[in-house]
Amino acid sequence: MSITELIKEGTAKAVKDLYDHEVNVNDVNMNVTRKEFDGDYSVVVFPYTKAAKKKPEQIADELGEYLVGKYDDLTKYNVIKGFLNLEVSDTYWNQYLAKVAAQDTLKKPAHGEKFMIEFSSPNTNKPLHLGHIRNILLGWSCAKIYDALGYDVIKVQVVNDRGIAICKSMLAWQMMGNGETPESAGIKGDHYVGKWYVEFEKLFQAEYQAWQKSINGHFIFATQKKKEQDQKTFFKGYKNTYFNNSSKIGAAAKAMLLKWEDGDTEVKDLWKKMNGWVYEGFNVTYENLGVDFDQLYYESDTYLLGKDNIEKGLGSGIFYKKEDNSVWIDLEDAKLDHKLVLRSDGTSVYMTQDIGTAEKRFEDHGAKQMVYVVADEQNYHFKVLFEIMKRMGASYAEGLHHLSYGMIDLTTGKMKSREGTIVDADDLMKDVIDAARANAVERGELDGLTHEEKEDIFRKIGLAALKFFIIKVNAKKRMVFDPAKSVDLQGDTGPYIQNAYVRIQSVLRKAGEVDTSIAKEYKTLGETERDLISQVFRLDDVVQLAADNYDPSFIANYCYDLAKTYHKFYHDFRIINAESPEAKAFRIQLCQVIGKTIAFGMDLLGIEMPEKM
RNA sequence: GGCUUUGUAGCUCAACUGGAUAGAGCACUUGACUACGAAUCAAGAGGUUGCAAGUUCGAAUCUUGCCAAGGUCACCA
Repeated sequence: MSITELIKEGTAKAVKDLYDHEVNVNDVNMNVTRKEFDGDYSVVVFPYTKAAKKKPEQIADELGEYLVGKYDDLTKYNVIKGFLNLEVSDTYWNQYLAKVAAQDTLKKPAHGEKFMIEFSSPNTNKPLHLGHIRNILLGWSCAKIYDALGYDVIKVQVVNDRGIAICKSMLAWQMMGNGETPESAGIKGDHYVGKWYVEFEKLFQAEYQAWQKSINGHFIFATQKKKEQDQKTFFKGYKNTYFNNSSKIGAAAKAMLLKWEDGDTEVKDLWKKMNGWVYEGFNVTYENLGVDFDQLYYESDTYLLGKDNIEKGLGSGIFYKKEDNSVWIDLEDAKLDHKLVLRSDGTSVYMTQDIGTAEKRFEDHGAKQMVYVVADEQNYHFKVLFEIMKRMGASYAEGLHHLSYGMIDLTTGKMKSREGTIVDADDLMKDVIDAARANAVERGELDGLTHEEKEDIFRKIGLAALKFFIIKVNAKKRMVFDPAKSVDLQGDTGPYIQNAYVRIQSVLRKAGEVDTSIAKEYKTLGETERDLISQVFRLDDVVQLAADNYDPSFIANYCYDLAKTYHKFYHDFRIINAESPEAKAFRIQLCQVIGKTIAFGMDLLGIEMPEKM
């Protein structure tokens, strides 16, 4: 039994014995003792005042007396207000440290339960940007966390490879590309295709602007504007209607999409070629970011799925049909209104596809848990989707989860493609690595290493700064991204934690072979030493908490706290020249365990540790 | 307007899910490198947790009402 379980169980037993009152072990209110007080764990005794009919201080005193008298692992207690502070024995901590030191992995054993997680989900008409990075880091980290808990994790990427957007790029390239390729242009494939998407938008805007000044444009504005609406706002809102109804270039793009749907070979070939360029580019980005996927689903394969499910649901009365043949679901009793699932012409919508894809994924892998990492603008969509799956009787409906995260704002405002304020993923990674390189070169700790070794370290440091900066923020919160701060290397940052790890490796290298078997003879643990072990003890809880909440930020903050305590320990205690052989053995073992724990925790965030920096 | 999320130090974030005097980093002021790496440590200053009620022994956290910001209310994806 672990020390926290022991305290909870002991407290429940004590309350029963002393006051004849039943307490559920899990209801015992206990937390880590605050820094300013003595002790390791604190039990809150207020809840027992009624049953005991005594003052909190007296209850705490009696419970403390009981616990310390009964359990050897608890050595001392003190009472402040209604809080019972308990001190854990040095022996317990020492044995716990030795136990962790002996483990070759901190992962939980595999139990075979499947966990599927979808993240990234890019469109193929544009390169990845900062928003994707947050998405990818969250998805990747959650996958790692569930893997560490013993799940069989399946990482999925859904590629939105079809639709009007990619047709725009294709059309622009066809019109103006003259057979150019990313290679001949010297541009990364995804950026290259993105360039043509922008070219299309330019053409369209030029056409749209001209139209606005034409007689037709004036007529539409005069007849359709809402009162008090100025020309600019009106035409902003009218853009899609114009694209669909009046635009020549829009008509051409739509014609291309229709050809694509008809399986026109010329269009399909072009589509394959340009998507191929994009995938090459994406793969480079993913590799630089250090992530990969187990399975890819292409929307071009799945966009027709779901219709059968709708048919089936119509039969069983889950959906209903309107006079115009469109199919709907009534979710008013779940406070979700009515939702269209099939158009009047029988074609599917986004929701239809998602229903079909969910079914297909379950058929393919049988994962009872499926997580979608998607920005919070789609909260409503997923509420509806999950409700529909439940009503359709999907066996896995309870295991569906939307990992919703807030969008990223820049210090200068929102990211908007129209205003050119998109932060490109490739540029960003290059910038952080450059910053790390500049800093490390100035420091000069890496002299003597080869060029490749150095570059590898710069990459690890730069990415650690970027990744940690993003992932330390609670996932569901909107966050502000300041490029200057994302390359910070001091304070609450990835490199700060890496530095703790590097110091540990440096000490261990210098110490050489040390016999740690006498570590248990060390009986006078200092406060910071106890803190470190009790923090290592917390790891399991933190990982579980992060998993339950689908939020890696818990682990990021934990790693920072641990590194901070280690830095303090490093400053306050001599390790290699410790006051006694036992103390040295103990501290070396402590360094090993902290190093292992930091590396483990950071790996769950997708952050690598360098040996030197 | 309906539904929904978020308001914590100048800035960026925490607060172990209702517990003790709300904590970190950055920026600012100061001290510590001839002891294992100063990307470090130590200290100072910085707060009416948007506002107001309520529940509770106890509220940043729960409830309600305001205020502010974001999202969403497409036969788009």
